[in-house]
Amino acid sequence: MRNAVPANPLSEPPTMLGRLGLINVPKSCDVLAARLQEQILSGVYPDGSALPTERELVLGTGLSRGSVREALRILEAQGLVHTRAGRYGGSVVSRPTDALLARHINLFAKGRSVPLDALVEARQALEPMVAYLAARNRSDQDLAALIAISARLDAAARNDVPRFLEENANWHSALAVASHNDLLRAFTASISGLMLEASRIENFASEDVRTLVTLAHHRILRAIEARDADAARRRAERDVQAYAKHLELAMKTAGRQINAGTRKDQGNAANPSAKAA
Amino acid sequence: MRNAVPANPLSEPPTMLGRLGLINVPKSCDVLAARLQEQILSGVYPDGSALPTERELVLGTGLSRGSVREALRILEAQGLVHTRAGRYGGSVVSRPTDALLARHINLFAKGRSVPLDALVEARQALEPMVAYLAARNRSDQDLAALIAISARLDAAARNDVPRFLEENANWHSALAVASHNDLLRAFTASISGLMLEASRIENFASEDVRTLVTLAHHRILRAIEARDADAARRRAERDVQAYAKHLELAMKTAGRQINAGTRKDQGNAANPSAKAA
DNA sequence: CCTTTTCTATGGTCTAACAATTGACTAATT
DNA sequence: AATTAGTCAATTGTTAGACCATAGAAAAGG
Repeated sequence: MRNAVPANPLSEPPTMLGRLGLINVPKSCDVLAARLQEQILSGVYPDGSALPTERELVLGTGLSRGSVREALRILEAQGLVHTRAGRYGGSVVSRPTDALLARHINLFAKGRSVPLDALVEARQALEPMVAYLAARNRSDQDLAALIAISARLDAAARNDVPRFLEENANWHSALAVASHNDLLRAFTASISGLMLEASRIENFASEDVRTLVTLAHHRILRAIEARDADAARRRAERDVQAYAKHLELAMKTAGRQINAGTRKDQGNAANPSAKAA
Repeated sequence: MRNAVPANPLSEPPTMLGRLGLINVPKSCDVLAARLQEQILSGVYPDGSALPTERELVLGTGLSRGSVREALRILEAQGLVHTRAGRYGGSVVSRPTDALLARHINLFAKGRSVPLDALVEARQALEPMVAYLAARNRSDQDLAALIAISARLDAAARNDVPRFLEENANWHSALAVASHNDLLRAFTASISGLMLEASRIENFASEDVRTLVTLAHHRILRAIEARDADAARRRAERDVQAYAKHLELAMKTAGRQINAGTRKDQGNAANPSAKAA
């Protein structure tokens, strides 16, 4: 069935068939999802407004309810709508949250087994600018949050390593919040979470690393308090570089690569979905 | 029906109910999607392997086919599987692509109306590190690609502004490819695309900006050619800052804010329903 | 005025069926 | 023998209809 009309003397030679390119027949739910997405982004359905009900969409599109629902699941996975059951429920347009973007970045990093080096490099890139912006844009509330976290971090640095790691991630996230840059905030939150996971497992958080980090955060915090953006950037640059060197050394002695996607715990307690593999 | 057993003398006072927190009843498709996601990320279904067929999943989970399909649409939106119809078809595990992560970042930026400032700041953060890594990690092929794009960029700088903008975005993306850091590559690709969109509409690409950009790229390119990572970083830092200043000035004279989510063109030529490539 | 009940539109889920797709296999033709 | 066309079977794509669960509004009752 390569040629639709084989007997036709006008049927094209193969060279002309090459011009057609591959025809991709989209699924109906993808088409609907794309249209709704376009309408949401172009402002037809502003943030907070309600999409038509599923049954209205069925009438409006001619598709079945199943296809409509699949389209809504796609939009939900993209963070563009939230759906609630019950009367006066339905799909409400929402803006993607930091947490959702962070999840997608995590999926990317884990799915691709991005090496820890790459995470550290990304942090090296982001942190100085984040610190710079935080010093410039911080509110008093941001500063208070950073000081509070810093105190908890100091307290945990001595003997509570897991707590230390977690508060460290919080510190970086709070710094990104203070930068008042949505994009950098989401990037930083995601990378902090990934590095937290990695460091929980690999425990490169020796005593001297912990004091190094603590001091570094104090230096940056002072610059942010004084709203000295350039100083904040310089200190962040220096610290993140020192940390990278430390890590490089630790990994060289460990002699192996560490990835974002840790494939360790196989023992999943609940396994009701056991099926023919 | 606040209390399930109203007549029961043991029914708890409201103070104890407060400890329970809100109970979130998940949808069956979300549960299945989460389980499959976990199994994919933990290596039960490696990249390239086939998930059970829809009907097998129906048998294995006790859910209906509709719920199973909704779960698969979620995984597809996350880039973790691709589904093909026909015999020997089915859902195959895949790693999220750059393009998909870039789309999610775009949705975030547009959905939140991230201001152009924030994009520029993000680029300022990323570009120096990207240039540094590109100089350190580039292959000969990466260099050739950069040189080719640079030539096209020069040719377009004189009179073909749209072409210039597009090749400029390509240049940044190619630089990120040369960095050999997946995360920075995806971030950069997304930001380049967003800035391309914004600059297409706002046309801040005056003659002197174009020559500025052209010269900057040449300087960085020479450093990358020589594998001088520190020089590449310094030059990228300087150039991106000059560009930011230029833009700040242009926006001050324009006297308004520019967002990533431009709600202008209703008839967009570029097909938004273009799926995973 | 407050509480309780009832109502009902909405999403959530299931079943059943058929259509469309697609790769492998088989037969016919050259 | 090689190519072409046809057939088959397993899988996703899509639809239709039904019923359940939910939750807010409105009515009824105190």
